[in-house]
Amino acid sequence: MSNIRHALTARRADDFAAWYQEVISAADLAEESGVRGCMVIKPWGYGIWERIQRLMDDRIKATGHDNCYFPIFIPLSNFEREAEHVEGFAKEMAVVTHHRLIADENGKLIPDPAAKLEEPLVVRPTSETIIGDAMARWIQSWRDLPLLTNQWANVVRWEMRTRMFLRTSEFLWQEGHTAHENAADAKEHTLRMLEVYRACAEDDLAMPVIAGEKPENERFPGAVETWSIEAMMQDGKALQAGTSHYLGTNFAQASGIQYQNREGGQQYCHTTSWGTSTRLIGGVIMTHGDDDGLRVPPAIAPHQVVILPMLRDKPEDEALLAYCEDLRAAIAGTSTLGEKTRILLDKKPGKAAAKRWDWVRKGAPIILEVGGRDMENGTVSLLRRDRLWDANGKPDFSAPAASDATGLIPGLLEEIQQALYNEAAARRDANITRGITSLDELSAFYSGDAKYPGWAEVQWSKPTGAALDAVVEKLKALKLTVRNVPIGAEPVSGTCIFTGEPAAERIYVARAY
RNA sequence: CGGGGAGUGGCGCAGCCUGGUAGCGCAUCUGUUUUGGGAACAGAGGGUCGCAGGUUCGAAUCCUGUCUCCCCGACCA
Repeated sequence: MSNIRHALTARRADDFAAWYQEVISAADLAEESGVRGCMVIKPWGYGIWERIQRLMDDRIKATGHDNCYFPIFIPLSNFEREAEHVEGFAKEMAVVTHHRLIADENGKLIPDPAAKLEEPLVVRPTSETIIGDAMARWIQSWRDLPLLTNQWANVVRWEMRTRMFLRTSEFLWQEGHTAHENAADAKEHTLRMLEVYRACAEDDLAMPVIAGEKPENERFPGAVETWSIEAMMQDGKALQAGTSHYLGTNFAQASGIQYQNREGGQQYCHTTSWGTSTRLIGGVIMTHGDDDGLRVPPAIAPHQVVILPMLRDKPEDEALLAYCEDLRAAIAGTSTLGEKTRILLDKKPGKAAAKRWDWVRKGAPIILEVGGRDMENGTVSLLRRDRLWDANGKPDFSAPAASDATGLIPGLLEEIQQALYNEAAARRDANITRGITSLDELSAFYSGDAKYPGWAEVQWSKPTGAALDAVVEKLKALKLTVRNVPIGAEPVSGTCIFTGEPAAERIYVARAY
């Protein structure tokens, strides 16, 4: 057990933050860019993002949305229209003020004072206001509703503290924006998209989540309701992995999104917005990574199977490569999880045993090593990334017949997908504590030595305003936040652990990213 | 943005206190021997020490400023 020679030097149990950093560099996901809070996403990391994009986009289209693209620059006055929205984002805006550079007396380039913009442009932190403008133009009648749009874009939020994938100044995301006739339709849609996120997280990323409503203090600036999916990371912290907002008529009023109803009257639309981002990759790392690097769920793995021929720089390599190419073609013809199986024959020179560890760190779900003896025996040496080690601390190879590989691989990949989900779900369930009935108990629970205290499910009276602020302060002292009010929880009885009043609902509290 | 730490070949680090123009391990390249499991030996290449000023005959080393990263806080997807 302890004599396993792991592929990483950092250990999750010793230093989770250092481990997270090491996975990102060792798995070749991304690197620093030299620009504060911005990262270079490398091919393997971007390939994972493209997989997530594809699967999420399919789900968004399947629920009736069309993709659009809106400008990255938003006129300041346009952005200003919704008061709460401005207040929420003003502190983290990048602003464009000039459109030309000029050399100063020292030859240094500076913004040309003569080229100052009449009105500054803000770099979008989110696009409610500019899309609201378009909606106001596009919508005339109740027959135009619902209007269901989505865009894939980059956004910028000038964060004080950044972390690769989890919180970067620039990040990639999709933001859906919809307009509806009334509150009921819009609220229903808000929940429909939350369910899309739940399904994508659990079925595609193999990342179990809890879907629920955010408390008042955690709402998106300008929203009436904010819902989220929350995932538990291996250090017990919560990660908000997607949000869906019912915006009421706040943005409709700010942007003039009105329609003529069936009775001929003018009426404001009820709008929604919802988003998921490259943060999901951070979630995948902290859900599925282990002390040997990343483990990519097959559904989002750019390569699900990697073949490593054991080349020897000798003439017989040619026959081996031909054997591997046949194997590759045969497996490429199969289907996994409803798509063509994605397989790579890695012909890069080098010893297979050394290359193996690169792919282990990257987290390819299945590695097939093929040497001369396999060729003779008609077998392949198969390594599952989700179960790397045998009881003796050696890589746990199996040796199925090559002729069976096409029949075997798709099922194996689907099994790995499920196994990763099951492992994460079991860990989450084991780390949710129920039955805490007082603030003292909660305090004791989170002040103990337990390294991974996980989440607590408690009940509260759903305080608002100043009473909620008081609760938030108490939680803050324990570094805790209310994550959400889970959908479909059992009814409550008894009293609120914060106020002593009759309980109204269950909430999850946790430390969070 | 406050407190702390750090930036030296691709990666991880030493050198800095007590200035004298760089060193180790891994990786890379070449050769030889190996080879069914993260090869060994020999040789070689690669760094104006984050950047900009300053002190000095001389700066990785001392001083000032600045940028970036990490950890803790406040803020947030």
